[in-house]
Amino acid sequence: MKPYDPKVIEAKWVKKWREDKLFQGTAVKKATDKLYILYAFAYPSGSGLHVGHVEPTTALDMYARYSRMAGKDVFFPVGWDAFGLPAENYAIKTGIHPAKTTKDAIHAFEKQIERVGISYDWETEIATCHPGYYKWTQWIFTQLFKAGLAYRDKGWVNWCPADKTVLANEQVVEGKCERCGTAVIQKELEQWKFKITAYQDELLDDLDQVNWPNSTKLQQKNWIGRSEGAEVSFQLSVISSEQILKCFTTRLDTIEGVTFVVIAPEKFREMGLMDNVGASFMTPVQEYLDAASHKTEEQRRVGEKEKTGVDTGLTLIHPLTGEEVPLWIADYVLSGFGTGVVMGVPSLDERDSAFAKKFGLPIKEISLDKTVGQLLKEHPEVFSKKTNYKLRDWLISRQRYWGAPIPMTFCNKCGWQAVPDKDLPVLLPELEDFKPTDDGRSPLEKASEEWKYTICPECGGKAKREVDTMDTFVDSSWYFLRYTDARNETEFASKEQMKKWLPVDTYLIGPEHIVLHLLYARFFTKFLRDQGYLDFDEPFMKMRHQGMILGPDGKKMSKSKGNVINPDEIIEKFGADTLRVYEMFMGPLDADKAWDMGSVAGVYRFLSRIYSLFQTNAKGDLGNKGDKGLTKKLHKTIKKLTEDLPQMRFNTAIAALMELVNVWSESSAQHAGFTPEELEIVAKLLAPFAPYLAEEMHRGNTGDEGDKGSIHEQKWPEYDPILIEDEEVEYAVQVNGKVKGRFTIASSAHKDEIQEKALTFISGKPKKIIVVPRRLVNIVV
RNA sequence: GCCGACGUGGCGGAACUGGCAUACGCGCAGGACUUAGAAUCCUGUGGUCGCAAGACCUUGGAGGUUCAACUCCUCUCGUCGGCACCA
Repeated sequence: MKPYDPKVIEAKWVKKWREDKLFQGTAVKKATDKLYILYAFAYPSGSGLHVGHVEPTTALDMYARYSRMAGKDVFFPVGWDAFGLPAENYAIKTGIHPAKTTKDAIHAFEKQIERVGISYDWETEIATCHPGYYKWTQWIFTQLFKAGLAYRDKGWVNWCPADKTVLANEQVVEGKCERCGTAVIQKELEQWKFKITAYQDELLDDLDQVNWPNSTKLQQKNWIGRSEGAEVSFQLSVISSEQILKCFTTRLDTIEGVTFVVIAPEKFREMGLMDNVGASFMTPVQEYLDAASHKTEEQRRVGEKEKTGVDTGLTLIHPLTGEEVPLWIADYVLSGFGTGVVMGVPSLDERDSAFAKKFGLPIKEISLDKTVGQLLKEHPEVFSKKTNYKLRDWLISRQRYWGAPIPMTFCNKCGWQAVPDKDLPVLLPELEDFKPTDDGRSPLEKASEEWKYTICPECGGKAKREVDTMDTFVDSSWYFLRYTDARNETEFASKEQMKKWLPVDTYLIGPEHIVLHLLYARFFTKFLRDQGYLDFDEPFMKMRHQGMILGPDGKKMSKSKGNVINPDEIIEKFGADTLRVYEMFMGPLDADKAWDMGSVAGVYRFLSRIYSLFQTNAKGDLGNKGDKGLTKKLHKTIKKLTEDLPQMRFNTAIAALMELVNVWSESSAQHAGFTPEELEIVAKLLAPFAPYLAEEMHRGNTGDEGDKGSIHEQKWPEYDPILIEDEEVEYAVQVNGKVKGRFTIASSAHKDEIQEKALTFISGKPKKIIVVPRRLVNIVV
């Protein structure tokens, strides 16, 4: 008998599968019963495959392998979100071109993933840094520009002094750069933005169409932040001014209680209200405005404990009562949200109350006797219905090297022009110095004159290229479309190919992508649909999230904590099958789980036992005798796996397999076992989980001649519904809900018989008897 | 502050639609094999009391609904995640 040696077994089959191109070239195949399975676009980091990658990819691989065996046409592609800052930072530090480090990293990942036994279709592999890919990223940009959804906008933007790049508000985490952690400061720049807000209602409403976790939908909803309310017009009481301040409120019914109005510093400046400020207020107001303009969002947040503000000395006319209410400036009001003006109702709002108390503003108690509807109807000249959104347009310009160049040119005569389709892609020029310019402009500013200057497509004159590149979120907002037709040179993907596979049926992404990536990909889908390229509204029909794999200490894995588990080492020691089964056995897919080396060894033991039982059984030492009890367990296991696998409940499926092996082991000790046909079923059941071992069991002993083909191309077994029927059932007998005993009875037994038998456990007369078929009898006395 | 999750043995977890709580694995204890160890196999393993038969308790805590609650309801404590002067 051969010992279980995963190294030998796995090396043999990984080579065979590669030679046979198992599961390759699936995109062009017929898709009669299609299933598009997708794992989140991965960044090819230099540190290689992480156990945290193994979990979700293995989960989808098990699902894919099962689905193929169950007769589905499975499309399971892979690719790389290859542009990005880490490679660029590394290049700045070492001078090694990001294209090289990225390519090396991708090769390393490819090898590791193949070794884990992930059944990706590599023939549609893509990388966003490949010109054949970013040509279409640029093309989509030009389409958005032509549709008026890509536009220039000047304004205050988040500026990371370390990365020398602009960050979207949504990419600033706690006032710090999402990627490097440096405190973000404010800077004014001209940028390209995508008008995602054009789709805000649809992005909200279409969430009803998809099968996503509710908490994910809710987070998308909250991010878009639609709130129905009203706009209130306040007029400056200075006679010489016609200025109207509009403020948004969701509580128009509290209007009577307004005793002051607060305006954002930027808004105050923008409206030129300084001209109306009285002499005695000039100095403090000017000082406050100056201080506010130097504050970053981070500093404004720190000011949370103590609200600041300044009286402008100006008053506004209350639209309902005609009273004069003071206008204050405070930086807790943000100009980017709503109208940048807030009405203060200190009697009802806690924050307003705190502000009023601090600055001695009046507080007016009110009764809410008019509804919003009535107010809107009675005073249409000052109140109007308004819907406000939290969502802002998507700022995509980046002052970076390692990204797709924005395909735009600027001509003094014709302004901004999109690069014509025939001139795409605008190739990213080779540079030796990847740093931004000293004054913070894009690295591409340092490209050759030939690259930087071109001909204006409109007038034929001299035009300068845009030197900014695109946010990498742009690259990853359409990659799932490209997979269907990854080598197409004339379209981003043909309509036939997209119709065949899209939308994505099952998408697995980490919880970190719940808001931004999903929102952007959904926006692109809706835009391309409106341009006539797609015929569906939502890109990802069903979605699940994987949990985090924590270190053995229960904490997030990190180099500094020294709790990082390297998948290569696990494979070296126990094999890929053990790694796969262990990671799926740890717990439910969406939960965070801590690594446990002891349990890894337990899984290895489990697979070893299978291999040794298999060999004993296959040799015929058990006389190829069937075992009725074992057959029953086998069919029950088929049923359990057939239910668990489509739901991606791998931990309970593996537990069921372990139970089967325990029964098999007992049977083997009695010199009984599976018939050859049943043995083949066991290999099939094992195939999605431990693909190498299953293949070895299926065709390990056959030479090239008479090869039965791969286990992974076999049909998933069906259970016999009659075989799984038990002839006898055990009932628990409860008295007043507490278990007092149990009995066994024929499963065909009548209710009366069951009751009668249960009653022997008590003396006296019961008040009530409840019989739960096949489970228990509860006697109430 | 707001929103969303989640609390089950020593540990990871199971329990489907309200129906025997603790499946499966780890760990631990004892045993077999062995010169010894490793490996493997077998047995036991929620807690308390008890020689035992058994009794009582147990899903963060307190109540409630129900013949029956890990599951539903109310309150409460704790942990994690997301968002935030969002009007």
